[in-house]
Amino acid sequence: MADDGTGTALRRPTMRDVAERAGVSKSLVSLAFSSPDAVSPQRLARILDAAEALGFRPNRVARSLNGLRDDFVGILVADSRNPVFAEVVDAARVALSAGGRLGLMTSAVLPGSPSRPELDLEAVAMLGDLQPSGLIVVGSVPSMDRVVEAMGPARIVIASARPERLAGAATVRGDDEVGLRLVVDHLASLGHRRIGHVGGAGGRVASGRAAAFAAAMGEHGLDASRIAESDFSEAAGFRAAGELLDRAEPPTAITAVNDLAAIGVTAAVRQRGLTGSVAVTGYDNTYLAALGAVELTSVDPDNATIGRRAAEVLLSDEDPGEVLVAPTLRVRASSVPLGA
Amino acid sequence: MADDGTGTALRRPTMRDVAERAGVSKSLVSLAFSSPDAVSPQRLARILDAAEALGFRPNRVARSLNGLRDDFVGILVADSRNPVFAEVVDAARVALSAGGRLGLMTSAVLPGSPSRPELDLEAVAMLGDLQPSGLIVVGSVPSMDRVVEAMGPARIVIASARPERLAGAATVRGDDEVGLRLVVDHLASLGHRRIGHVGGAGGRVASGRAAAFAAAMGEHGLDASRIAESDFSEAAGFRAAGELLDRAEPPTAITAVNDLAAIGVTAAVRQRGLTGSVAVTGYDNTYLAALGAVELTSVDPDNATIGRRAAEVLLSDEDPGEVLVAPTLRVRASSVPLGA
DNA sequence: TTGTAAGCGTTATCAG
DNA sequence: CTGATAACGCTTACAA
Repeated sequence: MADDGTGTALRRPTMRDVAERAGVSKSLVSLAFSSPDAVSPQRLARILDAAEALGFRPNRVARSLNGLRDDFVGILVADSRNPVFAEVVDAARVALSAGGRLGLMTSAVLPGSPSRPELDLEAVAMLGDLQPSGLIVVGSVPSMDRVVEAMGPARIVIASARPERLAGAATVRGDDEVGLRLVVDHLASLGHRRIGHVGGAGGRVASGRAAAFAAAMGEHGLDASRIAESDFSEAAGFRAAGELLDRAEPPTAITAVNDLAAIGVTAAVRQRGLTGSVAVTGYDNTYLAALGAVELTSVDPDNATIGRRAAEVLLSDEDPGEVLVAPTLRVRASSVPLGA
Repeated sequence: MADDGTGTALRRPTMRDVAERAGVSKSLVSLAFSSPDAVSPQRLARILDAAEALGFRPNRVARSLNGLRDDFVGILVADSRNPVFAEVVDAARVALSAGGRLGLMTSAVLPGSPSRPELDLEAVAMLGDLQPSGLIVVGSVPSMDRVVEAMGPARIVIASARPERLAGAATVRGDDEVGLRLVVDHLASLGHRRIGHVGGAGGRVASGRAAAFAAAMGEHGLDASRIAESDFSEAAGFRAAGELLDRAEPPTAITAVNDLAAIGVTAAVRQRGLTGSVAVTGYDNTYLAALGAVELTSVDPDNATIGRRAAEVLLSDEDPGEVLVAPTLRVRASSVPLGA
C-alpha cells in the first residue's frame, strides 16, 4: 500500500513523501490539509492525488505536539460500566463528530482492589498530552483537581455530575429537582400521601435527589420524613425499603434514587406480599426499567440531550455555568394508584 | 506550580528545564526517566529533585512520536454500552497496569443514525498514531482490516469475539461450547428432554452459541430442532420463545443466547401462564440475571479472566492462537425441574 | 501562492 | 557515564 515506487515500501508515508511525489514542499502539503482553499487548485489536486496514491493520512500525534488541537476533544468517563454514562458519552461523540471534532474517550478510573476507585492518572495525563482543545468529563471523577491540572488550558465541561467547587468548568446535568417533582406529582395524583424515598447515600447525586424529594414533598404539604439510606445498588434498595415498610405508618409509595435500587424496593415489597398495593418508582429510565418483568415507572433524564449539550457547550465558546436538562416521566405499571 | 524561578511561570516544564535546573544535559534527564539505574545516584537524585520541584512529567505524546511505545497499549471496545465488554475492559486495564503498562481505552464505533454502527476511523487512527506496542480489541469491531492497518506493527489480541479471518491476531474468548454443554447437562439432569434455543442471529457469537447448543443436544441424543431465531434483545427473545411455545410439541426448557433475550423468553412464558413449568436459562451472567425479580440461571463466561488473559497474552510475546476460557454455570430459580 | 527554516518534547546515536 | 546532534512528523512564522 505505502509504496511510492522508490523502494520505501513499508514505512508509513509522511508529508515529505507526499511532497516529493507531488513535487512541492512539505509545508505546502501541510497547508493543503489544514486550509485547502489557501492553495492553488491544480497544486491542491496534485497533492491530494499523491496523498491518495500513497495512502497518506496526517499523523495526529505529531500534530498534537505543536499546540492546542482545535479539532480534537477528550472524553473522560468516570465509570465505564454505568449505562447512563455510556449513553451520555455516545451522544457527546456523535455531536462532536457532527461538529467536525474527534472525541477520544477513555476511562478516568482504574478499578482497583479497594472499592474506592482511583484516578488513572497516567491515562488522563496522556490524554492531556494530546493537547485537546476541550474535555468532557462524564460523571464524578475522583480527583478532579488532578484532571484539571493534567489538561492544561483545555476547556472543561462536566456532564451528568454536580459542579466541582474548583469551577471554571461548565456543567450539564439532568434537573433532578424537576425529576423528583414529576415523580411526587404523579404519585400524589394517584392518591398517595405517605410517600417514601430510598437513597441519599453514595455521592452528591444521591443526596441531591433526596433533597429534591423532600422539597417536592414540601410543595405538596406532605411529610418528607420517610427517607431511608440507600446507595445505588439493588441490595441497598431492598434493605432500605424494608426499613420503611416496617415502620408504624409505612409508605404507600416509594421513590428510589435509581432504577436498580427501585428493583430492590420492588423485591422488598413483594417479600411482604404488598405487590400491587405499594407504588414504586425509579430514576434514570435505564433499560432495566423497561424490562417486561420490571415495568418500572422511572424518570428519564434524557441522557442523549445531556451528552449533546455538553458537546455543544464545549464547541461554543461561552460558559453557561450550569445547564439543566429537563427530564420527563416514563409511567409504567409499577406506580399503582393508592388502594389498588 | 511550574515556576522555575526564572520567570517561565506558565509553560509546562520540559526536559530542558529540568536539565538546566539540575545542571545536566537533556539527554541525561531522558535517560534518568527511561533507565534510572543507568545514571549515577547523585545525578539521578538531583534530576529527580529538579523534576519534582518543577512538577515535570515526561510528555507521552512526544515520546510516541519516536517509535513503538513498549509501555503503552491501546484498548478498543466495540460497544461501550455492553456490560460484558465493560467487564473485560476493566480486567484488562488492571492487568496491564499491574504489568507496568498504560492502557488507553476508546470506543471503536461511532453510534450513527443507521443501526449499523460505523468504525470511528479517526479515533482508531489517533490511537494508532500513538504507536502502542499492542492493541486489545474487545468485541466484534466493524472493519477489522482498517483497524489492523491503522495500528501498524502493534500486536493485536482480540477478546470476547470470534477470531478474524485476517488472523495474525490471537483471540481470547469464552468457551461457548462448554457453556452450552453446561446448560444442556443441567437441564437434562432436571429431567428435560424437549429443550429449545432462542438465538442464532446477530453475529458470529450468536450463531456459534446456536451451533454449540445443537452439539450439546446431540451428545445427549436429544432433538435439536427447537431453535427459533433471535438476536440479543428482549423483544426478539420474547418473539422467538412465543414461536417455540406455540409449536405442537413445545419445549419444557428454553436456553437463550444471552440474559436479555432470556428475560424476553421469561415474559413469553409468563404470558402463557407457564411460569414455573418451563425452565429458562440465559448467558453471560450479567447483573440482570442476578436481579431478584429475574433470578435467571445463566452461564458465567468469567469476563474478568478473559480480560486478564488477553492482557497477559499481549504482554508475553507468544501467540497462543485461540485461548478458550472455561465458563461456569450459575444456577438460579429460573431453571425449574421438569414437571415442577 | 509557494518555499525555507525553526520549532514542539522526547528518544537514539555516537562521539567523548 | 555524559553531552552534542540528529531524528520523529507536523505546524507556523517568515521570506521569496
